Amino acid sequence: MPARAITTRSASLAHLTKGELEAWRSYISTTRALTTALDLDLGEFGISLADYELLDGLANAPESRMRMSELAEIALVSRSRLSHRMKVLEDEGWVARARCSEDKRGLFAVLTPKGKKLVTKIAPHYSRSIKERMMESLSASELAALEKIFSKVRSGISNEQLSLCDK
Amino acid sequence: MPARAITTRSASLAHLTKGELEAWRSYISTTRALTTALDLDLGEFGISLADYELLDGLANAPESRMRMSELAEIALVSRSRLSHRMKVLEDEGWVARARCSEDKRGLFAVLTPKGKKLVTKIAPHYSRSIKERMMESLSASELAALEKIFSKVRSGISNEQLSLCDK
DNA sequence: ACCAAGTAGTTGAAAGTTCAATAAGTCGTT
DNA sequence: AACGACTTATTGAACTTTCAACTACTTGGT
Repeated sequence: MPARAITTRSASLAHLTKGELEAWRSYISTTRALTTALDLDLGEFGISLADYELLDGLANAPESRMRMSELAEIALVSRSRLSHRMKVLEDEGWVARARCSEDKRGLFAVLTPKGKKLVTKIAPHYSRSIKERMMESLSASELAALEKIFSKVRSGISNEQLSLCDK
Repeated sequence: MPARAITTRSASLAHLTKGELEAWRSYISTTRALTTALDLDLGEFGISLADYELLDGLANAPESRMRMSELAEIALVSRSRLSHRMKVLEDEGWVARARCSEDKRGLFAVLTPKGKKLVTKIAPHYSRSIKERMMESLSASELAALEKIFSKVRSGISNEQLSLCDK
């Protein structure tokens, strides 16, 4: 019996060890369940997770305003996607677009008073969801490990590329 | 200076401690960068990450066949989404649908020889991507922690609900 | 044997996302 | 001041996903 056949098991995932494959599957399936759950939680307030993150991003900016491209970057969405979503959020009355005088190509995305009110209302529920569905399952050291693991992985990826496509 | 104001910082994410918020952000942004990167890697072979996962799921099943609903479940997609994707994958000649004699409502999703060939070709690259972009940044203990953390979180969620909607 | 309730899978339309092309503005060079 | 190269943001079309309704079949109770 050849010794080197021991660590790999599935023909279609050859390079990964059994432990790596298990970790990967655990991570991916949980991540999907988690985002589905958060999306459902926010659904009660009539907004999707993705849209809420845009509003929250704006709410945390000085003056509740931010250049479109900056918002796209911090919310990790493509520019065209942001443009399309902004139209919807604008129709809901949560945001507005304001011309930028320093750079006439540019626009500010601005949270309206109605949008601010919505974020204020939802934010505690959003935090609560994250806390309940993820954080409360973890010990302090696991929490620290979580942060460390993903910041390490992030730097590994960033080196190569991390732009959100659309090009 | 009131002591209880210390651990929270952002008004809109009140219930989370600073550490929790940092871990959350690190996790979310890395996860997006990671899936974007994997999707780009697979793009070179003319398939998306989501579609590849369906083929890979089938490839790992006995006889390379599986009931539609079972495939939907292991691949974590809704039934209607699976139906729509199967049509596309069928048009590419990678899968076929076969009637199920035990249950006449049911169908098997089957990997065709062409589909098998594709998975065989791509699988090592897929594993390599996961390894390079995630696993190689982690120590053995971090790998173990990763698995543990997400299986814990998963059970926390499952208790409440985990069905992939579509209803 | 029949019926009600439930399950498997599909469908079309609506909603969301990506992709490539475009308009408009900036910036550095000549 | 005019050119070319780059950046900001939007657009429409193509594609993907979700949602609700539907067909066809199974199952359990009477």
